[in-house]
Amino acid sequence: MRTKRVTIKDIATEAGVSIALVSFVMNNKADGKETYRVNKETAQRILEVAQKLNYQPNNAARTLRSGKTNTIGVIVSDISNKFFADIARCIENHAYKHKYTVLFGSTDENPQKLENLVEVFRNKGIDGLIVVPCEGADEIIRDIARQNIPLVLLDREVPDLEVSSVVLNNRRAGYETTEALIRRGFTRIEMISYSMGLSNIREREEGYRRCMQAHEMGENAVIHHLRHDKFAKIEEIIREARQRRVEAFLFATNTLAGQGLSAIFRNGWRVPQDFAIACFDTNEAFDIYKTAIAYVRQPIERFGTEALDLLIKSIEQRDKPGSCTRIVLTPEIVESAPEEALRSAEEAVTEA
Amino acid sequence: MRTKRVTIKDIATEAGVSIALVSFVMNNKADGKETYRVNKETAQRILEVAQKLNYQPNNAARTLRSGKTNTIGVIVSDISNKFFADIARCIENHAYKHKYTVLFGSTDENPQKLENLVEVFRNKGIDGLIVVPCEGADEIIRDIARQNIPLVLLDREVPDLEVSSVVLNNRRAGYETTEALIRRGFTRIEMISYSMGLSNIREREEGYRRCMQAHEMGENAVIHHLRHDKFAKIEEIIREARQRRVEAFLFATNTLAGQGLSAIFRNGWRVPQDFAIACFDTNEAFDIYKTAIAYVRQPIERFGTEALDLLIKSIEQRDKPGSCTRIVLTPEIVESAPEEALRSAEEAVTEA
DNA sequence: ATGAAAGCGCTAACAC
DNA sequence: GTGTTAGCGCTTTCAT
Repeated sequence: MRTKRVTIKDIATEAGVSIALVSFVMNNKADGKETYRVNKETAQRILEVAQKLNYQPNNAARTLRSGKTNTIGVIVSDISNKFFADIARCIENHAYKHKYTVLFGSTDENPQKLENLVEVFRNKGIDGLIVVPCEGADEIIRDIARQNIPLVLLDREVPDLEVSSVVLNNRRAGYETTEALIRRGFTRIEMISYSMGLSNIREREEGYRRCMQAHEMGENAVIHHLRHDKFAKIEEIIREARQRRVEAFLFATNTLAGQGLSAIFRNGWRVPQDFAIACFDTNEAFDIYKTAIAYVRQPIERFGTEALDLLIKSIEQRDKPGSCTRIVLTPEIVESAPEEALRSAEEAVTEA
Repeated sequence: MRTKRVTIKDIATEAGVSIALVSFVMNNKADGKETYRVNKETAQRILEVAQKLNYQPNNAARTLRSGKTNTIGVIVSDISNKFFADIARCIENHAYKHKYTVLFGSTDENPQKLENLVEVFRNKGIDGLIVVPCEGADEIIRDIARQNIPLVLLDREVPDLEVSSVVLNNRRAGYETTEALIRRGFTRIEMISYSMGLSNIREREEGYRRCMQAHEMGENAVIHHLRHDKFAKIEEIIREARQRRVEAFLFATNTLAGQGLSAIFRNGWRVPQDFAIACFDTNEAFDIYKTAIAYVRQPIERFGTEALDLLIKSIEQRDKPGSCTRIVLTPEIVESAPEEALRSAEEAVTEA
């Protein structure tokens, strides 16, 4: 037996006013403005009654009336990847404050799935989308923009498309992590990356390459390209690299780092004694930071908040000129102290 | 410039019928029934027009009218944990087929957050909830049940509460993984578990204990209890265990296994040469299976589908007697072949 | 077999 | 300052 939900009508009756007033007060309240055009006392009374009756606005009615669903869609590569999961949670929290509901979806780097998700979200009537484009989805993304659906790109970009985005300065991140390895005295540094044509990955590679060149080790620079559905090959790459006396690896993503470390350990090698590593992002299951010389800590929080803010702005001025903003976040490079990398085990015990 | 959305009215006009008829046809179509009480040809025509106009029903209107949101809430411990992420995706896919939208939330094992999520979801007007209870949330869960909100418990249960649930036979899983280690000749087997009072964890422990006793190694049985916010201690445990010549570990969860393996490797030990391990679930970042003697593969797919089916049933018969179903899934124990565990590295190369 | 019509709860334009 | 009212798109009962 479900207790009937409280409506503005109930409040109106109880407070002895019209439903319009109630509606008006409820909405102004939401804005936190103190400038009711309503009698202060009346407003106060309405608010009190609403509180007393535990009024919860009916979302469906609001949506039906206003045409705004207050729901946005977030499409990432893989919601179970720590990096995206963290961003997703951050967007969710931030959205909650702005009274938005968030729907999530993963593409698994498959443009077909992306297209399908966009379709599904559109049918659910989202007010806007935050999307991490995957390879081969450029046309689909362009289509969204063309349909004038508020859109913000995250983490990666689509060439020649005027749309808001939030990305990392990946070139710089690639450069500086490489440099950290060089500073620690390594010279035979190779990069393990994806064979996908994603903007962020390519920029990381370029950062690595430039840094190697800048330190006159350009001829040592090697980038191994893996297909993201063919991780097994990483083991082969590492064993082969070992024979060539490669000293350090820069991994282009957290997933690659996890796979790489796993392979290194399976072969009985130690980090950083046998291989030094640098990488991007965190990875909850594998505590890379105890072993990495340097890693890029991406400003997750800002990725989430900036993207959402841009999207909300874009939703609110749907018909306006449609300026688009590109936000480039600065990577934070976290380096382990020289001794620390070797001593991590001891420390862990001491502090426990 | 947003193109006006197509409504049943448009279809009615275009097809020369009333909106009531359109509505009727659209809904019967959804059921896949062929028994329209409508003239077959008329129905056909309406369907065609709807198709032609690319009609998409307005969810808000439907919800407002019917009181059903066709949205459910799923509350897990941590959506970025592989196990839960997989189940979540599975629920999502399955729900999509039934025209349900799914909202997700994570408790981080914090009952306060759980309570808050329930409140948020309730206000959004979900039709029902699938919940992974966390420690200390028993009363909150009971409250949901008391309010007659359709509810299904997942992975863990609440004592003395009559509510539907889908869980693993954890005792059996604990027993059989332990037995796999014993079969492989290990005798000094210890378990690393959480200090939380969760039904599933406790049953896994009991399975381990019983198995050890059944093989007359009850006095060897040791269960280390970790607080889930104090992982650093796992390193100490493992080092200390090493001194006591412990040969194998059974990890109670995938997170523990990840942390444990990470610690083992950091200390330069190898698996399974120095420590053999058995564990629960998968963990995408760290490919445990190449190293584990045995692991429990939980039937993710069934967790998701069974839970959703139970929930939908419960939603549809909200006022009915309210029978509750308890589904206990059988664990699948995956064992590596004896040689395989040692040879994994070689194999990976061969197949690459 | 088909249509008319009454709302679901809310917002916003307009009236007083 | 406050009230009236017309729908938003859909489902569903009751006529016809």
